[in-house]
Amino acid sequence: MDGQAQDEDSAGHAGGATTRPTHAAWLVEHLRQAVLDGVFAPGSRINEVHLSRDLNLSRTPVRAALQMLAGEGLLNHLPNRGFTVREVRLSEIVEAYEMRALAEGLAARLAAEQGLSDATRRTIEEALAAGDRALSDGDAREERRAAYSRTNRMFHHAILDAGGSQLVRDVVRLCQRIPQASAHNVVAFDLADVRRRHEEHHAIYAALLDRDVGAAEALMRAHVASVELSMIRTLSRRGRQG
Amino acid sequence: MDGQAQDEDSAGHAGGATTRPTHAAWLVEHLRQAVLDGVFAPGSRINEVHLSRDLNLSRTPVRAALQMLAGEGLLNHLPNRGFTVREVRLSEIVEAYEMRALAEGLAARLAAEQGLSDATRRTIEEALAAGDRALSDGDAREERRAAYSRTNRMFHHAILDAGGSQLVRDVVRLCQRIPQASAHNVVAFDLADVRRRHEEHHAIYAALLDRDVGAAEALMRAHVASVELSMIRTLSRRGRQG
DNA sequence: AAGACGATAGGTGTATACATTTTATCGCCC
DNA sequence: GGGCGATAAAATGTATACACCTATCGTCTT
Repeated sequence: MDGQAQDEDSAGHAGGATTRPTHAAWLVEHLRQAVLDGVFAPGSRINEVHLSRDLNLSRTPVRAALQMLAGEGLLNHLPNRGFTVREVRLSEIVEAYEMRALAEGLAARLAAEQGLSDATRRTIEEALAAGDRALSDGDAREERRAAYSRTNRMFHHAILDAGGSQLVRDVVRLCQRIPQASAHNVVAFDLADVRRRHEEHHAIYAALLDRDVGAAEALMRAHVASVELSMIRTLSRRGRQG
Repeated sequence: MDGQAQDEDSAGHAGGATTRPTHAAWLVEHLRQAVLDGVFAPGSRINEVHLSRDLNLSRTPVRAALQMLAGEGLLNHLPNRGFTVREVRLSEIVEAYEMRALAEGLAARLAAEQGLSDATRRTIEEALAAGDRALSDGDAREERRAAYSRTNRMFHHAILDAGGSQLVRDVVRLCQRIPQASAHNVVAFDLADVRRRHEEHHAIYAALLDRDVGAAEALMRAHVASVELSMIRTLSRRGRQG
């Protein structure tokens, strides 16, 4: 749901005439989301002809998109046998969170080292305030969840940007790109857990303001690890029930 | 240098009839290495027509390769403006090492948790023995460096495989894929440093055998960080001299 | 002379045609 | 009835054609 900056358009850099994305670029977004949402069975082959017909396009832009996704690692490619959806063991989902905890921790450390720009500060404060509101209001659960999900993304995104490292951003992207494990499908945690983690957001922000490098990294690591825990609980509960 | 398993051929999985790679797949390897070696100027546009002519191919396989590399993040793509070589700030090289230290540390931890298979044990012991030989022999410097470089790769690769996480491997790949910073061009360290790091290899292996999870992770992190230090020294020395 | 406008050449995006390889089908033999 | 091989169907890899976009250069206007 963040559109991803593989083609430098989607993220509208404020200003003016963003060139209209090409068919292939649009398809990359579309297909990536489809794979992450588990629309295609893991390991299944993707038929270029069928896909092209369904989309009213020729094979050329479809292949272009598939090739990019293969480069991202979401699809595998075998010569003369086309593209298949990457299969992912359950353990990889856990490992992804551990890796992500390290990566986001590093981002927090870098952000603390460099200090936050005014713009970043505003963004984070906005995210925190929106989170406060979303969690205090007593309204509908689903709506609240969606609202908080947005502020959560905003917070993490802001810190990744503040860290400034393209590489770290790429790593986090990689960790979130596990087929069939799109956070959307899984994040339905206890309200108490969400509240606690929101408090952690506040603590992380405080550490960043203090330029407390060690605390920023440690807190962020623990924070993501806590998300991992909730995730594991949810997964195993589902596993038991079917 | 490691061929990279984006198309699942290159890495010969032991056994039998590996299907001959397609032109595009071969091009991916070729162009990736070219970009990493800095053959193309950073930020420069890549002209599909010229490249096709030089390679005696049509634009189709060339584009296929470029799209995959764009997916990997080595190239950027702008609609109607084609592919450009990703530019990388110097700070990113450092960040790449920090990220890699965390990733390989995680791999070591996972390997320690799971324990080493007999095959892995053999591979690592072979790498360590070969390293011992390469560092004790008194022969030509360049040859020794190349020999040790191989054993070094073998060691790290074995542990990544032992960790078993595709994701962690991908992250390490990502960290090594910094255009113009191919390790090859830079690794020319003091013999004393290399000897010390080889000792660290031994220590890491011992921790893995002990199933000492914490030590394995910590030692590996420190080990990669030490490489980072040597790298920084080399870079700044070069920076000073020209 | 500086800047706006338009023509033109070059480059990319997409469609289509064809070659090669893989996969499925059918018939045959055991 | 089941396995094996030839053949046909389908799918992928590559080449080529063309439409559209971009960029550059020259011209014209002010």
